[in-house]
Amino acid sequence: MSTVTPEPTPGGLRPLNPDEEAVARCLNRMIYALPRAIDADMVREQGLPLVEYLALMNLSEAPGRQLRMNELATACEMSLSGMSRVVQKLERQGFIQRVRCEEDARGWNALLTDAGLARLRQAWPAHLAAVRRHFFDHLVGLDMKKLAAAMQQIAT
Amino acid sequence: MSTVTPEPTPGGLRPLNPDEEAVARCLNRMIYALPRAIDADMVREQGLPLVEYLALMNLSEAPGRQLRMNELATACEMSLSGMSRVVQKLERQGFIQRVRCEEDARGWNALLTDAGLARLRQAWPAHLAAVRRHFFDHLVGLDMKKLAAAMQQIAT
DNA sequence: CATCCTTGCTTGACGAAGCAACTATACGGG
DNA sequence: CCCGTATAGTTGCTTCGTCAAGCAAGGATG
Repeated sequence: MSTVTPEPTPGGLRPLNPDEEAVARCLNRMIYALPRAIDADMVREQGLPLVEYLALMNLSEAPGRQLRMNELATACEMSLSGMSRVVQKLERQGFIQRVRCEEDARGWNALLTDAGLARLRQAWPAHLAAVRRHFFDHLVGLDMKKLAAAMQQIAT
Repeated sequence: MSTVTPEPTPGGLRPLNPDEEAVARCLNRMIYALPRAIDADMVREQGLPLVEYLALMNLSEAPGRQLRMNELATACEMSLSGMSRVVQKLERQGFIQRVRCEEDARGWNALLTDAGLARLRQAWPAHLAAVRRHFFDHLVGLDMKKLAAAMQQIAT
């Protein structure tokens, strides 16, 4: 942006200071590189894409091991239609079962099967390793408490 | 992951401590939400997808405002084929011109046109605002220098 | 209880991005 | 100088994810 920065800042937008600037540059790269790297590791080592892993994970933590499609989609940061397709795929593999929602017959619950839980347990170390390798291992010297607070905000 | 964590940790993999755990949870969400949010803002406010913005930005910083396809793809964290199509699109809009590489006739340089530079200048406040809104505004209390160092590592 | 609107989810169509196959050029060894 | 191999980029095909339309069920209003 150096060829652009000299422009007068429009709209009263405070420009980034040098440190923020450096962070922003990395952010641009990280935004694309990180999800791909973690997903690629999961696929290579476990044949389980990251979205599918996250779906299983979220279900495993839900009461009764089940969630409405809606909630699952939100938890996985996905559109409802996208999640619908992911669940179809996981159902075909036997990791999820779809059951009608009792309180509202329009709704469906995605229910984690025993096979799905087993799959999650099998895949979990690979995910942990990938997240360590691509993320935590580089965070030396950072205050984890503050970082956790900041990231909680970002993810909202 | 609470239903899974009690499992014995395989492969001598150190589990995450509670703070790391919290960070990891947010990371999972952030990985998907952040790029989509920033891209959506750019498209809404400027009609310019984030990848295209980054392509223009990287070119603007390159010597002679040009880069080999290869280098541009790497800079944007994209595959060569993907970048090929992005450049085609930007060329059709007149923001980029493709010129044969002088040292190597197999190669092509993507050259940022004056129109492209103008487009970049027009779009960058939106990008800055989006990055602020979705990222920096939540980073209160974090050491930017340390964060920059950490993120530089991650992006490698 | 008939009608109308809303809501939850699925499906069709489409765009974006990757891989693999292809084309064109470069370069090294006979 | 010619051939085989390596490299730069593009294109065909597939996959994935979104939006918009459709369908089925709930809920309100007369």
